[in-house]
Amino acid sequence: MQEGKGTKSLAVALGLLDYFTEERLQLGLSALARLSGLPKANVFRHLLALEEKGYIKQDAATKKYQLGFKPLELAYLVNKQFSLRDVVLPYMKRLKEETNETVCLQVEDSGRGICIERLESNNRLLYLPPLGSREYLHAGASRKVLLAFLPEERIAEIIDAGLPAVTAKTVTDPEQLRRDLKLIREKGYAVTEEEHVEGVSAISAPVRGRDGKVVASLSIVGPAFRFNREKKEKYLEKLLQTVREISRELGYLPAEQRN
Amino acid sequence: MQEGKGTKSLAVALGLLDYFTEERLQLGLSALARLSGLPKANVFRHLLALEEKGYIKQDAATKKYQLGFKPLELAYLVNKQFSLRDVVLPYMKRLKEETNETVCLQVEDSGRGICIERLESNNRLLYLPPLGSREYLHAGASRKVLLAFLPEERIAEIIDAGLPAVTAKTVTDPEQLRRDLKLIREKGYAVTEEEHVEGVSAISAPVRGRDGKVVASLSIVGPAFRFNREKKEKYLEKLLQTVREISRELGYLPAEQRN
DNA sequence: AACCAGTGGTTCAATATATGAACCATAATT
DNA sequence: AATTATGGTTCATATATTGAACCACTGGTT
Repeated sequence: MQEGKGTKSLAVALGLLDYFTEERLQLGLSALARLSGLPKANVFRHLLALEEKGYIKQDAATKKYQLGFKPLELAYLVNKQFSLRDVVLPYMKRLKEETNETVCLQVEDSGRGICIERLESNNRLLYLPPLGSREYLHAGASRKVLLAFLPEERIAEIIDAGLPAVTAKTVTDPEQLRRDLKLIREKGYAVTEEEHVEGVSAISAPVRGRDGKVVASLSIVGPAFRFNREKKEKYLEKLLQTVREISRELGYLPAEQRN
Repeated sequence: MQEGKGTKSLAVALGLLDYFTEERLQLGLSALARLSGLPKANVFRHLLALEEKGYIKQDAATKKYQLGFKPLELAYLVNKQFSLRDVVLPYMKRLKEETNETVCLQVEDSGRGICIERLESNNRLLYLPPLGSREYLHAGASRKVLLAFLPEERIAEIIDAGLPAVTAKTVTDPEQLRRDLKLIREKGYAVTEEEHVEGVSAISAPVRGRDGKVVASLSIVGPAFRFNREKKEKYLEKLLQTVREISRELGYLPAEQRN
């Protein structure tokens, strides 16, 4: 038993699940063995166990494997853990109705931003972030807000890990990013353009929990051309009002409201 | 290596995840060891690996473990696999607006019914099925529809496995159930009252794929007292119309519509 | 303040267990 | 008919999992 703490075979087997992606929803035994570099027999036994537990499923027709329903079951519980989500949802609905742009709730997890809830714009052209995908914290308003309020040492870690350009406008310079984060902390919100997805603008603000710690970011996101100055100002006002209300409901009393 | 095909330690470790339930969202190391009957050291190593892979997460404050975000990520892909879901969603929306009751899409998987999509009623009092949970096929309209169109040998299997009473009104008599299923096949829909949840009525009909095989059930579900005769008839008509349209979009041509 | 019972976490020798090369049987391709 | 895929199987080997026992720590009881 070496590096990579914990049961090795377990890590290896779970690693197999990671080869299933949006582009490769189905994978054959041989393909998985090739991708993972593991012997077929080994992969096969892992697949058997994974199948028995409902994590994957063999397509009876093609004999190929695909993800099973178990993750759905677990994901349901994961959502339950976030009472946060329940509190926030009605506010998100209102915000979406007021702006008719996609509204998105993100949390930080192990140095990445994860969208745990989103309400899609009714516009024909809209931004729609995948639920659950893990995105870099240095690109895009929703995640920069999360990053800005992390403890300094974690910020340093993340910056040191490198700042890959996600789009042409992603901030890749550590100094620039640090300035951005400082500004976000001072102003209490982030506005970005095309840092994370080309043609997409976003406005984001932090949601604070009882102890004042930032527990999530709430964002209004949409096609850049719809975010003109006037709208940005309007949206920003509504967003800030909303996160204030949410934070209050979560038990956070901002300084200026304390007696 | 004995019964329970596949990598044993993997099955064991994944089994640990099953101890997390709606009531027990957080579990400590000792608790998990106790519940599973495994030695702590063993559980601990599994937890380490699961944590590394994002399936669980240790709450820094309580030191207890809870589910991580990985399942969310996988669940997203699972949903992708169901282009079904995308096709059906707009129809579900319409149905929900027309009825203002919860509308729910279920599929069969390994002898259980799984809700893969639902739109909640706007009513203050509403039925809300958990996404992803695995329910008996013999109780409730949504699942009886799925059961009714399974191959005979699978129906036999499921009946032989036993028909536990989920509520006082669950059909537990094999003969009665077989009659019910026959009726569902003949009429093309199921109407049930309090078979699955006390005080809840449901109307359900099968969605058919290109080859005519039933791929899902679509249901209107809500408090029994709101489902009077008049409404049932109205809902049923709308539901049948909807599943016809969906099945058509999925490429299914009913006999009477073929040239 | 000493105790106890609980917790999360660690150690290490024994052996049960996962491993992987080589092997089928079958189905497409060539 | 030969070739090269595929999913699946076998079996000896030794590695990686196992579990009893042990820490260090915390919070509650007496």
